[in-house]
Amino acid sequence: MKTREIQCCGNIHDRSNLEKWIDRLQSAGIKLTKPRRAILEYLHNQKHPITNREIYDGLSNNCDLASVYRTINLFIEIGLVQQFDFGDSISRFELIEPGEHSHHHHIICNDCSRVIELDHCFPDSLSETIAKHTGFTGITHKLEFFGICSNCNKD
Amino acid sequence: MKTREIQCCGNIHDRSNLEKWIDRLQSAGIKLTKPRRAILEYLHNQKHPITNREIYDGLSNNCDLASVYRTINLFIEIGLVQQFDFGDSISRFELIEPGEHSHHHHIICNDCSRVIELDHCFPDSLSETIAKHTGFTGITHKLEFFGICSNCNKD
DNA sequence: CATTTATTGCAAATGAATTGCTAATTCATT
DNA sequence: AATGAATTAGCAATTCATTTGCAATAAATG
Repeated sequence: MKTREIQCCGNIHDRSNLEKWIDRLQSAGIKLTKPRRAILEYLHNQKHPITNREIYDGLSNNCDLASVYRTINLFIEIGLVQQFDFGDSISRFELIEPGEHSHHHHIICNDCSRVIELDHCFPDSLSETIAKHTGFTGITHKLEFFGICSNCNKD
Repeated sequence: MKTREIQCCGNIHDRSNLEKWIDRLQSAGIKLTKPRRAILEYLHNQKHPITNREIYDGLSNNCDLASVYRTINLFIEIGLVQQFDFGDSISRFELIEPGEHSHHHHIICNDCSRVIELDHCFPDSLSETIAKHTGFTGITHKLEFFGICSNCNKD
């Protein structure tokens, strides 16, 4: 399984006011420590999901790798961060707005690992159909697309 | 991240003629060794994606764990097996028929890890739309659903 | 049945993620 | 601002899925 080096491209994120996320963190009753603030800020500057190691490297010396892992897990627990899986067995993370409207997926180039954020999703009716068929409730989904990007298609 | 113990339920697979898969394996120019045959047969008996360790345990003593991993990777390369990710960072595998009609997804209970095979998928037009928007070609996708199954909802 | 070539089993290595423990830090309260 | 209780960070060691090196073994071919 090859490791992806995720590259640039595409952006549907709201990069405004970091304070909003700090508020969310504190209103969850979480202490705002220096490492947590640094990680939150670093996440806030990203356009794509990033790995724990990328955060660690990006914050060189500001925070231990284990603390990055712990902090990200904490952020996930309180719903601040969402985890994505791009198929290379390394988890990637992204700040996530509360509510439905921030729900999105990605398409990843199988060749160069370029990532583009997508604003498409399939109709809710499908989840409802599945709910009826299976008796499951509270249905969520994980969906990512893969293919060859226009740049790699030139070769 | 908790480990899922996958349980029973649901089946959209064609369990007929193991020979067909042996033919596919051999026509790919692959030697039919004893471990490979055992793994193929074991996969053939499954109703759901299973882990390498489950294969290893299921074949107690017939095959080394490393050989299971190598064999599964080989089967994936020649398109005999498909890999699924149920969100617990352990890969699961399933024999996959050639062509489009075997394409399917799963819904996994967040509580008891019960798995149900789904025959629903979103319309192809969505992939086409994404292709137009992004310039990507050869688009595939990974999609799994999660929720609480009817049994766990009783509690 | 021997020879060549690929494959297995075993042990060790890898790499992402987690954890135990002590020192350091945060935050509320003087 | 200083104190103190409770939480958190850093470091090292561990876990667990997966991969790999290598010597021994098994498969296919003439």
